[in-house]
Amino acid sequence: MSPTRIPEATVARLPVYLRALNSLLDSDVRSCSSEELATAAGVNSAKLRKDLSHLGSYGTRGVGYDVEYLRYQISREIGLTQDWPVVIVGIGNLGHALANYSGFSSRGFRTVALLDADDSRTGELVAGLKIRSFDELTAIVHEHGVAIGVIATPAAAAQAVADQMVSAGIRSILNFAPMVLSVPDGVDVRMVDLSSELQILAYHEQRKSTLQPDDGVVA
Amino acid sequence: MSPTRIPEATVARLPVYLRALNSLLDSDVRSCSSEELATAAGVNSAKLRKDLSHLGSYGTRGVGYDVEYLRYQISREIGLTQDWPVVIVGIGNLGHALANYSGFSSRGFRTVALLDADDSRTGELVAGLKIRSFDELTAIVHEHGVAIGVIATPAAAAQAVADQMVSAGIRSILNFAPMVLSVPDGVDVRMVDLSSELQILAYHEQRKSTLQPDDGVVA
DNA sequence: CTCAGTTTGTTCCCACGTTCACAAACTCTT
DNA sequence: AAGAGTTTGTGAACGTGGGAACAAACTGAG
Ligand SMILES: NC(=O)c1ccc[n+]([C@@H]2O[C@H](COP(=O)([O-])OP(=O)(O)OC[C@H]3O[C@@H](n4cnc5c(N)ncnc54)[C@H](O)[C@@H]3O)[C@@H](O)[C@H]2O)c1
Ligand SMILES: NC(=O)c1ccc[n+]([C@@H]2O[C@H](COP(=O)([O-])OP(=O)(O)OC[C@H]3O[C@@H](n4cnc5c(N)ncnc54)[C@H](O)[C@@H]3O)[C@@H](O)[C@H]2O)c1
Repeated sequence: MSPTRIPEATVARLPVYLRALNSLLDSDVRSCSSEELATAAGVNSAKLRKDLSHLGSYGTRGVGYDVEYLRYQISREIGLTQDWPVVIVGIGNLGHALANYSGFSSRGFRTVALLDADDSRTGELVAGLKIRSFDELTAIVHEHGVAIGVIATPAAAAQAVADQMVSAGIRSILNFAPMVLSVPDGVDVRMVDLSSELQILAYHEQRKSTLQPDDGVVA
Repeated sequence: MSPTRIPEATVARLPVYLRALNSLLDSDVRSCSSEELATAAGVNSAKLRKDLSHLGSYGTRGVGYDVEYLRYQISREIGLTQDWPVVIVGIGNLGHALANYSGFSSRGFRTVALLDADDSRTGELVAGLKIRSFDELTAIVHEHGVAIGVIATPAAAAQAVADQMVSAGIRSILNFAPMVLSVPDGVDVRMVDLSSELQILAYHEQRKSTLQPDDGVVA
C-alpha cells in the first residue's frame, strides 16, 4: 500500500488537494493537469506533483489526473474512507461552534459525544446531541472506539482533560486551549492557537509598516 | 533594533515563548534558564536559544534570562507593544465565539467592529459590540486604522470579503473559511483550517493502527 | 509507424530549519 | 585572584523541503 513514509509537509497539504478536487468535481471537471490542480490548491505545480508522487503513480503522462480516482486515492491515504468518531470536551463558546460545524461531519468525522464538567450544562441539546458529563468519557471512548478527542476547555483544565483522554485510550488530540500539553509517546497533539496566528500577522504587519516594501507571506 | 530578518519558523514560536514567560511570571518566577523555558514551551533548549539569538543577546551566561525583560523584548519584536485594531466579518457560530474570546483582547488586539452581510443580524449585541453592516467596512477600516481582518463567513463568500478587505486597506487576513484566498502581493493571509487538522490526525492515527508501533508527532 | 506535442514522475541542487557540541562569559567559593 | 561550575550564544553537521529542469510515457495526426 504505502511504499514509504510520506513527508509531514506533504501530509499537511493533502487535505487542501482534497478540497480542490471536490471543488473541481462540483464543477463537473472529470480530468485535470497538475497545473490546474495546483492553481486551485494555491501551490506550485512542481510541489504538487512531488507530493502526489509520494502516494504512487496515479496520473497519466501526457494526459493528467482523473479527478474522481485521485480524490479516492488521497482519501484512502489519509484514512477518510473509514469513519472517525470524535469527542468534544468543553462546550462553551467555541465548543458550541465546533459542535455545529458541518465541515467535520462532511468528511469522515462523526461527533459522537459532547462533554462538559459543568453539570448545569448537562442535558442541553446542541446540534442534535445532548451534553453529557465529563465522567462518562471513558465509557464513551470504549463504546464508540473513539480515537480522536477535541479539547475546547479553558487552558487551566486542558492538561487534566488530556490526561483523562489518554488514559481512556485516545491517541490523537486537537487542542484549542492556549496551553502546551504534555502527553506520552505515541499520542499526537495538534494545537490550534488563534492568538498565535494573530501575533504572527502582527509581526509581519509591523515590518511592513517600518521597513521598505517587503514581500509578505502571500497566500 | 532588528539586525537581520527573523526566520519564519522562529516567528511562529515567539508567541509560544511569550505564553510560557507569562505563565512563569504568574508563578512569581523572576529568572529562568533556557532549559526551564524550553520545557515550559515544549521545545528543545538548543532551538530556544537559537531562536532568541535572532532577537539579540538578552540572556546572561552562567545565569539565564530575566523573565520580565525577555518578555518585553519578545513583545516588542512581535509588535505587541502597540495596539492592533481588528475587524471580524461573518458573525455566525464561529464569529460569535471569536467575538467573545478574551484571548484576543488580552494581548494587544482590540476588536473594533463585528460585520455581517445578513441585515437581520445587524444591531444584535455581541460581546459589547453591535453587529454592523458589511457595507461599513471601508469606513471602519479608515476610522480606526484597521490593519488586520478576520474572515468567519462561509467559504463561498470568503474571496469576496477578502477582496473588499484588501481594497479597504487591510493587509493581514486571518481566514477561517476552508477556501484558498487569492490576494495581491504584500497582503498576508493565514489560514486556520480545522478540518485539515483533523485529517492530519486521522492520517497518523491510521498509520498507528496498521503499522508497527511508530512514534507520533508528539507535542 | 513515426513524429510532434503534452504532461507526469523524478533527479539534482539549493535554502531553510534542527540539533550537537563547544568556546565565551558569567557566578561563586576558596 | 584563581579555578570550578553554569549557562548562553554560535559554528558546523545533518536532515527536510522547495523548485527548476528533464527524461519517460502518453496522445493524436499524418
Ligand atoms: N472562543 C473562542 O473563539 C476561542 C478562540 C481561540 C481559543 N479559544 C480557547 O478555547 C477554549 C474554550 O474557549 P471558550 O470561549 O469556549 O471558553 P468557555 O469558557 O466559553 O467554555 C469552556 C467550557 O469548558 C468547560 N470546562 C471547564 N473545565 C472543564 C473540565 N475540566 N472538563 C470539561 N469541561 C470543562 C466549561 O464548563 C465551559 O463550558 C479556551 O481555552 C480558549 O482559550 C477560544
Ligand atoms: N463553526 C465552526 O466551528 C467552524 C470551524 C471551522 C471552520 N469554520 C468555518 O468558518 C466559517 C463560518 O462558520 P460558521 O459556523 O460560523 O458559519 P455560519 O453560517 O454560522 O456563519 C456565517 C456568517 O457569515 C455571514 N455572511 C455570509 N456571507 C457574508 C458576506 N458576504 N459578508 C459578510 N458576512 C457574510 C452570515 O450572515 C453568517 O452570519 C465557515 O467558512 C466555516 O466553514 C467554522
